[in-house]
Amino acid sequence: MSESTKYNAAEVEPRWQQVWAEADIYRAEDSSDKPKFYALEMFPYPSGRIHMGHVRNYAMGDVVARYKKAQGFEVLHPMGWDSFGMPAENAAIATDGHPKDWTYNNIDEMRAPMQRLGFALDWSREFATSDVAYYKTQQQIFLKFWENDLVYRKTAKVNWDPVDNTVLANEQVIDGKGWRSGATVEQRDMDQWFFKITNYAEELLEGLDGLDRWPEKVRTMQANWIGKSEGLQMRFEWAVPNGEKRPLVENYPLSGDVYTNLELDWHDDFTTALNNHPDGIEVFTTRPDTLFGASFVAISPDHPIAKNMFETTARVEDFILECQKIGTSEEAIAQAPKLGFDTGLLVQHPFDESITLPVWIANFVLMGYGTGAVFGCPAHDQRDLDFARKYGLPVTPVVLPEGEDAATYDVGTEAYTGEGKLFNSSFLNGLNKSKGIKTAIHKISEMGLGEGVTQYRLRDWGVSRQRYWGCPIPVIKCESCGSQPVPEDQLPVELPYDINFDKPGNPLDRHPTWKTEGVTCPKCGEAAERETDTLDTFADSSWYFAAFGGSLDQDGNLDWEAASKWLPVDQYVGGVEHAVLHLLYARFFTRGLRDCGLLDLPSGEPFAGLFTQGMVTHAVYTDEDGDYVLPEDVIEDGNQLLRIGTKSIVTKGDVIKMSKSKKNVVDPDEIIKGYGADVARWFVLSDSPPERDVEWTESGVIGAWRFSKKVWNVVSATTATDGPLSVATDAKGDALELRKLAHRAMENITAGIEAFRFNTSVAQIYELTNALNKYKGQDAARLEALGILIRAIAPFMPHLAEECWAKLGGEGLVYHAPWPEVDSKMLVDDTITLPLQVNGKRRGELNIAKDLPKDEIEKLAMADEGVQRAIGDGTVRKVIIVPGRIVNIVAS
RNA sequence: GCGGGCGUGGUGGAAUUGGUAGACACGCAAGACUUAAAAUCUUGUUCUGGCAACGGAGUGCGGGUUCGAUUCCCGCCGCCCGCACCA
Repeated sequence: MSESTKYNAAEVEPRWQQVWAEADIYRAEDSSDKPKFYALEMFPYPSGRIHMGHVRNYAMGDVVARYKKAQGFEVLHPMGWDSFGMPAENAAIATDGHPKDWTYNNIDEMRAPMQRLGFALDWSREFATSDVAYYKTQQQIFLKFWENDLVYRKTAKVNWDPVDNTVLANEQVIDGKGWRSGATVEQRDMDQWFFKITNYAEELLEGLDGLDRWPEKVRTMQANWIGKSEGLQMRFEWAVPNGEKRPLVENYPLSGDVYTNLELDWHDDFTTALNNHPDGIEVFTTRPDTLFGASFVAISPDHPIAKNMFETTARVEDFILECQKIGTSEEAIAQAPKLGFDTGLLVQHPFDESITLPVWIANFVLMGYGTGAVFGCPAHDQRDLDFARKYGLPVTPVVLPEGEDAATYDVGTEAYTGEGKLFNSSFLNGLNKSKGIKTAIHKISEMGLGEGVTQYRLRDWGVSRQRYWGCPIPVIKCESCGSQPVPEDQLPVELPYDINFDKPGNPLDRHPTWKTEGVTCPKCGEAAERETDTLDTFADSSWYFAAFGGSLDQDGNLDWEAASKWLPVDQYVGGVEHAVLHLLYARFFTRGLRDCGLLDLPSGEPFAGLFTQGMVTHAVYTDEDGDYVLPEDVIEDGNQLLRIGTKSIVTKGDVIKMSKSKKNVVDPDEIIKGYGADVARWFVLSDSPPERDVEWTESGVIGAWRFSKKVWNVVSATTATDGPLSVATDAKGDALELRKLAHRAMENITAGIEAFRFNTSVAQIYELTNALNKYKGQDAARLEALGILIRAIAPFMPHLAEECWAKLGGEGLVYHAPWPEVDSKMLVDDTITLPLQVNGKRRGELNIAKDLPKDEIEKLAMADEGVQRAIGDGTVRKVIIVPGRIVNIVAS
């Protein structure tokens, strides 16, 4: 083969990319008559480099986008940048630069390699979330949400880093210390803005049922996150004292210390509690059936009653401070030993006047869930049991498991939470769990002490961040009028460029003029201050898909009608790490936008189909000094690995997600240079199922590269010239076999793409290519099969497909070519191979006519040599013939 | 602790209404071409006995249902992921 006919990706790929760009073929038309298809991948953060994870993510979306285009859909497949966030600020601090310059330089650096990958993207709709036009629109949305009662302000606990002077997200707190400063993080109450996502708790939960093209896993995670539970909210009224002090539990361990001789002024505490909370203590429970097993009431250290006592009683203060020392990480809290403090207060049991229950402050009760107070039923709740055993509180079983005797039944160290008959429970005796719950709720309601309620674990979304590089919250704070929305005509509230990071904290807060100069209260006109907090960047990614649909321009114009037309996204592709936060926030946002009248999207669902792809992994290499070595710096020398340069022996370690810190990364741009974009794309889709991780290996890439050459060679070896849309209707013999194979392969390729099982489509493409490689004829059947092959490959390797299409004399671009139609007549064979089993083991096979009658089949089967040998002296008991499938002979 | 998922050759993985287990690829081995290498092509490759013909075993382990189970049911074991004192 001469040089000129070799496939040269480095020359071919840029050439076609230019053709595509000049013809503007990826522009999506809002007004098209065709059915719409919106394909979207989670947009990237502009870190400065694209990595293999991006390649895999966008390659998957691109397969779907191109496939749907070939099927006649008007496809929207856009790209943009999730460009606000902390890394830009950190980089600015580290390099003495500016977050904005850093961000936009990175975007420019990433766009080019992304375009070299040849994705079918409509770049005309590109934007970055840090564009003024984008965050101006986001400020409008914030104000709309405010108008519609979806935004509010309240004081809430936050993680405060006292060195960096900023709030940290939970993920940024590592072992109770700030991830950057290393300082011990404090819990601090701060004024924060919140989005009322809890308004939609029920709708967000119910909506999950309709998302049948979402992974089960993600739906379950969201359902758990929303955490609906039904139960009873009721109050325990104070047990009025008779002037006598109740004996307190005197000796109890508190982090190793033993406190004795408590000197609580019980009476003062009681008076305070009674005055501030005259009705008693509200609790929430899902097990009101176990009320007769209650032996105490526990309140959170953050409960208002505990806080009152914190003010008045030194011992309570000690205790609460002790609780706070445990740390803030969820895991630390979950594993912390149970701590309790007996307040001396008493409440009345609702069903039995003679019973009073002590009120404890307990560290395992969370203020953020329910009412921040519970009743403890040790026999039937593990936490309550641990607590009761530690502090010597009574344990009264009230649910009798089947087979146990009421007289002798006792829980040991394991609380019983299962089904059973109620006992020791007065009017509830004999009822089962659900009946008992209903009856107890009914009774409490009758008594006016409470009612059945539904609780959610989901909390409102705190969105205030003390950060510069984010969307400014469009609010003016006035001393006399409070927080006021920035008037519409004053938007955008633009970020000032002249800031500095020489001190920790938020540069907006100490900017010489931005906060106050010319800022007046929109209501009273007096001098006022800007809100200096910016919005959580998760807000940015909660509606960007609508901005693509509505073609947001640089003046901030957004066509909400067009956005409504494109939504929902038909196929969304991204990492499973966003299963809860991003994907839940976006579902909230679209509902908010709908209810504010901006989006016409009755379901409120932004993503009709979701696919969560696996990661790209690579082995980690370490040299003799224990330093990580880049894969490209490792060479094979005999049976050992060496580091280029130092010749240090290299050890191959675990195969894990590519990460810069472990240096187990391969730069996509280097692969594009060495093998071409098509090869990179093909490889990340070829071997592993899309939802699983794929290991990047040199040999795998070379395999993909060989395959691309093979396709080109098959095309180059073709001299027939009728074009790739040929149909060989009168093919016979080998030609007919090739046709059948091509159509069967096509059937499976389509099914693979539809089911997001690209690896199986790839296998079918291999098979078809191998068959074509062997096929010697230069006829219509060859051309037909080639036409099918090239169009099937086009979504995966578009450059190679375009080049082959042109070489075969295809009209126009393969991008515009229709998806191959499968001729169903080609899928059925006249003769079939029928496996023969004896007692379920394969003993032979039969080549017979497809519609041979059963009795004929049985005769032939019984005559088979292998079958006879297997039966031997045995007697045939039964012959099972499944037409077209199998024959099984039962013999003994 | 709760929830979800997964266990198939040397490796990645096929076999989605219970019907030939191992498609396709990687790797490996042998051969062809070549002075040689690379590239390419051909053949073989679950384990095991056998020169072969032909057998035996086999989808994490143990049971069950069935003419027939990777697939369905029960009980274990192991790994991964998510949530985690949510009352």
